[in-house]
Amino acid sequence: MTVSVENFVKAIYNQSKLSTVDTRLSTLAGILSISNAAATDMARNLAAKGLANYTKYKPLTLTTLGNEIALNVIRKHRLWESFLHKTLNLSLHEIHREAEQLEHLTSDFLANEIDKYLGNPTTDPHGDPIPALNGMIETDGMLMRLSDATAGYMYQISRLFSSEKDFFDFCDSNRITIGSDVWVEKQYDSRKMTEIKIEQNKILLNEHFTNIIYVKQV
Amino acid sequence: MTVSVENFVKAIYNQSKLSTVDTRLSTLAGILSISNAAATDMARNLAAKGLANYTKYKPLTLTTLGNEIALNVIRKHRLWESFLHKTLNLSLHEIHREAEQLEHLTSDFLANEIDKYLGNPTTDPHGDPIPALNGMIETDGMLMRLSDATAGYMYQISRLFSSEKDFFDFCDSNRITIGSDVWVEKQYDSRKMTEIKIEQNKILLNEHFTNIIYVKQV
DNA sequence: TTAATTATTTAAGTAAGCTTAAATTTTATA
DNA sequence: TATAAAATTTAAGCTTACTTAAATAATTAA
Repeated sequence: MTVSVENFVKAIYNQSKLSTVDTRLSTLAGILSISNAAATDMARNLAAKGLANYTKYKPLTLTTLGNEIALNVIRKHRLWESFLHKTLNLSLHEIHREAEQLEHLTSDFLANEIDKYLGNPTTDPHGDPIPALNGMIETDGMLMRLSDATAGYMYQISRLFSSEKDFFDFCDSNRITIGSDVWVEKQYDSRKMTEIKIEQNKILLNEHFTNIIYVKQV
Repeated sequence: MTVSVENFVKAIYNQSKLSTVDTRLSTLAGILSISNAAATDMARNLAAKGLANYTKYKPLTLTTLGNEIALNVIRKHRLWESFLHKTLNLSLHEIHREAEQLEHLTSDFLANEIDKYLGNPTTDPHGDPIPALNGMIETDGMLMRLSDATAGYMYQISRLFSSEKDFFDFCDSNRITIGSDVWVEKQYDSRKMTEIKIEQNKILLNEHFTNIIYVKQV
């Protein structure tokens, strides 16, 4: 598998896991910063390799094999993030940026050694689940989006699902870190905003952020 | 720089450092397992990029810039070897195999973080010198090939300069490890063989091995 | 339901990095 | 030093992964 193929398959996987399941070629092309024509090429390419189901003018879906490959790349990505966080103490954004590259040239052997070293973790430092060797992925059923949390309750921040530096910088400067407690003050449902209190600081978050911050009740 | 370009430049560098300086295109093609025609293509490519000096039918040499790029890749390679050895305790062959891939997708930032973590080491677990950021490479003037050692003296094994599994397996099973002492029993100069004693075991080595085992007198 | 808009595909072309086969140059040898 | 052998280059072609521009299909809105 080439870097391009791996990234394409990963993009399909990620899109298919979002609430807005959108695996249209133009969307994928946008994510990967390539032209629509290139995405069409790649769709045919993946179909020929048996990684995706492709019908002209239809959204792409992964085959079982395509899914396995996506999970394997994501596994390597998240193991690298965990490893670099633990050993080099890099930030959430830095580990993502480096793992994004390393994931493509990592042997299964090395991934397993890292996994052993870390004690077979189930989540990475962002709280994202790490797929097991067999493709199993453990998702905590208690997790919900901060946008779905109920006002007047205490939650624990459990997942920061993003790859954007801006978001992580915001989290850093507002003490939004995995494991810390957050009080949900008020849900402005109509405005899609959430007011939270974290370490005495009141913060008003819009949906862009409350959709990628996952919490669980404590 | 692409993986192909990096590997080509690295191959030129490595060849130019051997006693048998041989940077002919056919030799490089052989090392990289590509056709001579592909090597010619690449020679022109490198010349156009300002990385190599190329005259038709002549051996390739690196420009200053080409040298810097080779050293930067080698630096990343050896930092990875050191890092994987320290953290995951991988074998000499395993660290080489993995570093061979990782070196190409490693940012300067990450290399520097690994360097800091390791305490700015000057050699990797094979005893190979790690080039500094500025391209400086510290070579121990005391080092010599085992083939050049004098019979009747004690030496310390200081460098195992190879990337072949067979060689490392041989070293493992004969207690030939960096830092261990070796007694040079006899030099069979005409046969290009060396008899050594290591932990009571007598071993007869041919030039294939005595040229890549470096020692220094104790 | 037709027209306009948007999405997608097709067509043609580029660049990198390869291949094999043929031509040419260099080197070694008789 | 002529010639045979070896090394190198050129030529033609392939694949992957892209591009832009034009054509076509699907969707949306009047």
